Amino acid sequence: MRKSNAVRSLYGHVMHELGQRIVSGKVKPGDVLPREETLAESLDVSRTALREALKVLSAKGLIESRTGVGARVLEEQHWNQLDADVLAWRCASMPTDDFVDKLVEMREIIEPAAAAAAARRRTSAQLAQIEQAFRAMEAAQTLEAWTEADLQFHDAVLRATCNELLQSLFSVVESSLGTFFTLSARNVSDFKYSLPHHQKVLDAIRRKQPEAARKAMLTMIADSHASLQRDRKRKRKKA
Amino acid sequence: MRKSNAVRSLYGHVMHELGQRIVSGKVKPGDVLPREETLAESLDVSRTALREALKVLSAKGLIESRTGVGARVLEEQHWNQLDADVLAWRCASMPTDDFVDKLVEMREIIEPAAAAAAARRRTSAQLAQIEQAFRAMEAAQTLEAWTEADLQFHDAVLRATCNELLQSLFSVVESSLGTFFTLSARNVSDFKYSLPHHQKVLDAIRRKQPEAARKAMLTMIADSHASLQRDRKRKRKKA
DNA sequence: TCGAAGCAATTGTCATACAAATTGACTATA
DNA sequence: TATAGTCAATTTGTATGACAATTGCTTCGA
Repeated sequence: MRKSNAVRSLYGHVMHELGQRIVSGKVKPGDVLPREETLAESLDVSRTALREALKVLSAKGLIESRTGVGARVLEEQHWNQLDADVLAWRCASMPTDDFVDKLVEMREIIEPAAAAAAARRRTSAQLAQIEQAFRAMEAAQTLEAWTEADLQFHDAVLRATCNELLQSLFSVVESSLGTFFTLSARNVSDFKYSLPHHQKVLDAIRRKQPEAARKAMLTMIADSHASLQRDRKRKRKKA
Repeated sequence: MRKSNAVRSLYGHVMHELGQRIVSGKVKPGDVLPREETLAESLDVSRTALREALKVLSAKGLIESRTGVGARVLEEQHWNQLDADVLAWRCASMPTDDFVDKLVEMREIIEPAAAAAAARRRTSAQLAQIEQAFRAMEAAQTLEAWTEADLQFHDAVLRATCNELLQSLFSVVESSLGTFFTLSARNVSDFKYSLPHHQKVLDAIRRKQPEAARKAMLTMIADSHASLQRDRKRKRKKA
């Protein structure tokens, strides 16, 4: 969905590497990173590139650099938890039940309210975008096409709220759905059972019925959460 | 509340300056910034410092640098709207009614849900922190002491949810309350009328009554929103 | 008219040097 | 001995200059 800035640039690779080390817990809050010259050498980049990576990590609240002391890893409470990179790193390294539950809680707070707001304020163009995403979900033949369309559906709903602050929370939905798909490795038909839920949300937004939209969205999320928890029990039985 | 990293460092000043230019609309999405060498000279810093500022702005989604082309200002939809700096810049440059309403909408979504979650899961230590903030509000003699205590109250509630993703939304509350205080220039006693509201939230969380906590928090926010709108009308009459 | 090669402009990366801040040890002094 | 002050070592902060890599435009040729 989004262009990962770590794909191309050198500094991006460094940021990604260090970010993952921190978020995954390889280096813990309170730890001090090696001095820049050493770290740059061990990562095989110049000090310039390393410093740009450190600056961005500092902006994300993961570290704090102080002259004469070094770069210290900050406590988790300072982390920019809603940052798309930080979320992605957490999902990649620790999709524990606990964290997934927190993601779901966020969705249960955000998305029903967003659906209600969308039902109130959506323009016809915004409605069209939601409908387009829905049709793409109907037509999806592969799991990839489905996830893509699913994300577009939820993004379109957030955009239809006409509140860009709400829209910025899309990163949470993205991470949540992403881990959901990886945790429960199934095929397309298994997912299409949620089409009726999406249909209800779409209809309510089309008819401008806020409360119906809120309810439908909440049901959808609760439902997918429940199915995820069933999967957990199944896995535990196996183990 | 938070240490502004722009106070000390040189690169911080540059980031702040450029960030404000973008968010305030001095340079618009689609515009291309002057080349780094020129821009560095006009800001009276080295290219090194400028580049570190640009990297951070890029991480906040405000610009995108491309080799051979330059740094282009991105559309608002790409901005990291929940980033504390971006919020602060928006509040500083355009506390329009429209934007304040969006902030309030966010609070109405986040905080009642957070209060409910806190009522369910708070530890006794977390409850103590909320109580401490409440007592500080009672004892506040100056407007500064009041705002400080008020922020601590809402922060403590978010922390008591035991969901660090929710806690990261504190920047929204901070910005919202901040603009609220600047828009309605009053004295302490004018604010203390909201003490009973806070009391109700505190009591509900203490007694572990989620729905009561949700309701009390929603009432509090709606109430302060209403008083803000009264102020608006008054101002328009004057003008 | 169209395509390819070359050219100019700009960011990306590197290396080096020095300034500024912090820490801790050492020393002088009461 | 205790204490304040000074100094030196360490590390990040900033500046400078150089070159590589990429992009967009121009120009030349078929």
